Amino acid sequence: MKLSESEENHLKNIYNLQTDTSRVSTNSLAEVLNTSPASITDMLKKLKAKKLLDYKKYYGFKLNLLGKKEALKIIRRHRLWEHFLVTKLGMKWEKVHEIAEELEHVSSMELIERLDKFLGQPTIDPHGDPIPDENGNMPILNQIPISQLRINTKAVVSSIGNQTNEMMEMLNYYGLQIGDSLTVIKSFELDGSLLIKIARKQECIIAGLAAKNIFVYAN
Amino acid sequence: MKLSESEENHLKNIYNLQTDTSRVSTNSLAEVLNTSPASITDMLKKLKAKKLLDYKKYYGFKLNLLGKKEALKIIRRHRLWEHFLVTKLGMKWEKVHEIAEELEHVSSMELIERLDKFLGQPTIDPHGDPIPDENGNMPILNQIPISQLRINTKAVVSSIGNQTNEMMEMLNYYGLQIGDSLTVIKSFELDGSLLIKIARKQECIIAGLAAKNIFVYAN
DNA sequence: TTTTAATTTTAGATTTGTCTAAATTAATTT
DNA sequence: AAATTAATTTAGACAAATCTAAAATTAAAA
Repeated sequence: MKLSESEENHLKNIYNLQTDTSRVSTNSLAEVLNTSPASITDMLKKLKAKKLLDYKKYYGFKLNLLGKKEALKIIRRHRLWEHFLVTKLGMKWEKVHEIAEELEHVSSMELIERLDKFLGQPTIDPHGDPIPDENGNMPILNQIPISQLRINTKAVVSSIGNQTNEMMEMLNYYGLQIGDSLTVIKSFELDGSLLIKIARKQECIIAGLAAKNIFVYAN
Repeated sequence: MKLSESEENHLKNIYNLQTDTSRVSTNSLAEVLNTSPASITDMLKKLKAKKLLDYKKYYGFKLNLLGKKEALKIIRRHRLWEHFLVTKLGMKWEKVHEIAEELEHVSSMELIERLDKFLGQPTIDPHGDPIPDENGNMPILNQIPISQLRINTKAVVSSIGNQTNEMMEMLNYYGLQIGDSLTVIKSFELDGSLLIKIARKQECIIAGLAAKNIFVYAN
């Protein structure tokens, strides 16, 4: 299916907003795409006509199977390029997103599959997100406690091991949630506590015991 | 200067058509870009407004200094990507042009300069064309067609002048590629055709017209 | 040097993706 | 359950990049 750059951007962002259960609202998509709700409605009609979308006027929308497949192709391309930019060109992982936003629209199949091989068929991108395979399947990611995470490697919180009240209260206090990105800045040998930075938040110290119970996706 | 993809394509093709002396005609540009002459005129107005073009109604046009600089940026990106696709991803050099046509429009300066370093700052692309440096200077390559090559002098194929399908097919048939070494064994005065020997391959006869379009490095 | 032919430009239309403002529908509150 | 508010859609407009057909200009030929 041949899609315009704009269509691809809409698909990708619908994918990121929707969950298994929930539909996406016009306003929320307009917000992330930085356009007007009216423009979103226009595009929804087009994507529905292309049979990529389950859309009912006034009741939100979500990708159907075909739409999801197309979205995953774009996400695959984006994450493979991010991986390339970091591991081959040595760019900082905070800076690669913007460039990958452009590269992801170059759609040659052969290019992407060769790039994949060249990178060693990675399953996780520099931001800790999984890279779908060429059939659109998201890899099942191994999880490790942040106590085993390499210093300065960004990772996404996947689960909490010991979900006691105390633990949850502490996480809440730090504002740490499943899905957050974090980086371990320093490990204190003395007691195993970690200095971490949660994306877009302040740095904080996590006690050694807690650190063994906060899991992140690992490759 | 921020240029649209279409503006970039126009600039690049004007650059390829113009020579030091000659101006470019509306029809010839329309032909290579596969659009109508009317569309070319529209675009010329836009490029002139952006001060990239020396354009006089009915009397053709050519890039000015700024236009040439912008064109060379695009050509640099194109040729670096071609180099990447061949040397890093292992693609055939006949197939990389189309993909590079898309990649060349990704304009991040940092991306291109890092790619350049990653590739070892190459000066020629897989088709044997020179790669402009980051200031837009073309490396000077001494090339001559094999029709001018001294008999029994070994030389390395640097580029192909007339990259038509027919020409490429013929080269493919002979197994002749950029980078191959060859020697001219005999020149037939009659029609300018040449008996050549490609290193580690059989001898073959190249027609006179083809011989004018196969370039080698001369010292 | 007229006339004819070729080239180029203009005029007006179309498509894509966007916008604002107004109208419609759904959700919430009293 | 009616009224208010919020979300969404429609209507109509616009810019970019293209097109076709017609007009204007230059170049070539008789």
